[in-house]
Amino acid sequence: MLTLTLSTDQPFNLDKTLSCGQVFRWARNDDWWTGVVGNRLIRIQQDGNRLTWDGADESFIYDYFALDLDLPRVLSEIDRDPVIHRAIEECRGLRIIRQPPWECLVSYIIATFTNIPSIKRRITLLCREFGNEISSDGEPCFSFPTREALAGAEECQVRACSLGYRAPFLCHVAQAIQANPGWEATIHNLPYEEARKELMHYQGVGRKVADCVLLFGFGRLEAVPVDVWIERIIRQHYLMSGEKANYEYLRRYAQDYFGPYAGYAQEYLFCMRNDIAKKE
DNA sequence: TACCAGGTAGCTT
DNA sequence: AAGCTACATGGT
Repeated sequence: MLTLTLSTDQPFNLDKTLSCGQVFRWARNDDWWTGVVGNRLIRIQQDGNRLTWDGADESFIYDYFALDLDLPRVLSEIDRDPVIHRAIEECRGLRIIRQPPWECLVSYIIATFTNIPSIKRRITLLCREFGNEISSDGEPCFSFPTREALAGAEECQVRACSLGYRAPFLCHVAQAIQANPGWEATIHNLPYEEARKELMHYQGVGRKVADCVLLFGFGRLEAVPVDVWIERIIRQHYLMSGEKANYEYLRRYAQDYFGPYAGYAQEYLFCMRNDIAKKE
């Protein structure tokens, strides 16, 4: 068991960070969160400013949860109106996790046109089918499928993980990535707009998934994924009623309005969606 | 039963 | 370029 004492001027809220919907492989039992990242099975708990965990070394935890990021500065940058201000007050300490790009890409392709409980269920099925077992005590746990495992999978077997029409997309993406091992470096080295276009060449990756992968997998904190909730929030709280706005308009609006850390504003607003977005 | 969910691909205008 | 629509599945 390892521990880490968080500095008091760098807020971190483990519960908000793991429950806000950015990651899909963590579950909470009592005070402990259990999750799988890469080949690591991690158990972690927060008690005030003390973090206790096992399954990973300190440098991994520090980087995964972006504890090196100056969060107060980020939050003061995006704190531009009462709506986002309330989200900041409510969710302070939520940090955008640095997800492994491959896992992030596959996860957010699976996350299209569905709901969060279904996403979690489907990813669990996919890992059980194509991942490696990494623990036998208690209930079995499986690592995320590698590119090779998924590239070699039969489409019907992928489809059997309740993935529906997404199955061929996943097979296609796995094969394309396997054939292009340098994809991560390519994306890393491209400016935002071009990186986005590059990602959108993959089947199943449109504007929204590309923005999710850039934000959650490549640390592009200016990326603003616009899902149905963020669209409602922007329309209801930031635009004139009836103002014409497609995806690109909404995304650019948020980026211009919130600035270089607009992705953080997006995630704080998403976390508050049930309180500030009225359906209809 | 009908509607909705962290949208995308492919087609039409 | 911008606007439609089918799409698999499960939850409410």
